[in-house]
Amino acid sequence: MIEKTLQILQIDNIDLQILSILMNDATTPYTEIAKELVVSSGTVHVRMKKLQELGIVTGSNLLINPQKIGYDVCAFIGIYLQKGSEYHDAVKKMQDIPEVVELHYTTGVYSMFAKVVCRDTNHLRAVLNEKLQAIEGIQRTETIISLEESIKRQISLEDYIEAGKKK
Amino acid sequence: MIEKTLQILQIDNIDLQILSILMNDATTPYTEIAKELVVSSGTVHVRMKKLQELGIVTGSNLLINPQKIGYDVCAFIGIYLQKGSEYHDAVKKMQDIPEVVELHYTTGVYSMFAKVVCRDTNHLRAVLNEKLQAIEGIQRTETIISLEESIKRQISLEDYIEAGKKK
DNA sequence: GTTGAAAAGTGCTGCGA
DNA sequence: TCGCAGCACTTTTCAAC
Repeated sequence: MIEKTLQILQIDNIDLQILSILMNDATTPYTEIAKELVVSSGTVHVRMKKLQELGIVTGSNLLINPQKIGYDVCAFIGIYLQKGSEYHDAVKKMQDIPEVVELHYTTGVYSMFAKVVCRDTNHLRAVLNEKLQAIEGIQRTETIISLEESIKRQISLEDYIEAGKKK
Repeated sequence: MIEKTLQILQIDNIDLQILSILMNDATTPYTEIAKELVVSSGTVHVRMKKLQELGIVTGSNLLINPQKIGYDVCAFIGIYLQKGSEYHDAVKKMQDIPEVVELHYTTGVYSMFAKVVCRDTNHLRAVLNEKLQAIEGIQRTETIISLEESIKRQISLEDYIEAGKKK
């Protein structure tokens, strides 16, 4: 089943290994990747261009430690909407709240589920009371505060790479 | 209060603006940043080195679209542990489950809260039944499936940059 | 701490296989 | 389609301010 996906996507093991390396460090020089995979740097370049055109690679970003710049509080907020249909309006308003770093439309008890990053608990309270509760259609929220983020990573491509090797 | 944080961290507006640019695209050349901020590329280089040494910048990664490589299902899992003290053992075992991309130790009804990315609902079920439930100490889980990720971004440094300007 | 330029290394492109 | 080689650009360093 994994092999099938790879065929549909038209990507092979070299593509996957390039992705795997760059997902850990987007600044890895192409020459170094080329050396590791025993291909030319031109090949790495062509593959990356293809992956970008296919929309698999969407960009790159710098990872910063939010705590080190004074953003100490991370929380998840379950949001109850008065009607599910109000979701798209609510999304637009949530866009304007910079503290909201993720927003999902979900199954289960909540209509929406947000991840927010704040400086401290006061800041969190301000976001909840002044920003979120002010949005029309939001009925009620439930907050889960993260005391420690123990794992933070991207999905692994190992399974795919293994599957590709067997083929 | 924001100004205070900046002083403690020993970072100024130039640092913040460099971060802000690179957070959106980690591959932006230093020369281009230098032009935009009207400083030399050497300065940008020195600042970035400092930010890395301070632990503010922790790395960079390539953003990929999980759906494009067949990872269609994103879910949040609230986990009840038999005892809260079992958290650190559970974390170690969760590390070995590649589908778990985030793990938090939380307040509220759940002991732990995880974000998982799977290929499809079957895959998610396999992770829940075969991997998570097999971990000793995990009593029960509650799953929230994300039907749509409407917002996905990093924290904004705009507030800090504004505060720095006023000063 | 910043600058500007020089040296080293990397990214990109076209040609050949 | 892939690999090789050359040019342009970027990174990095360093002496001078």
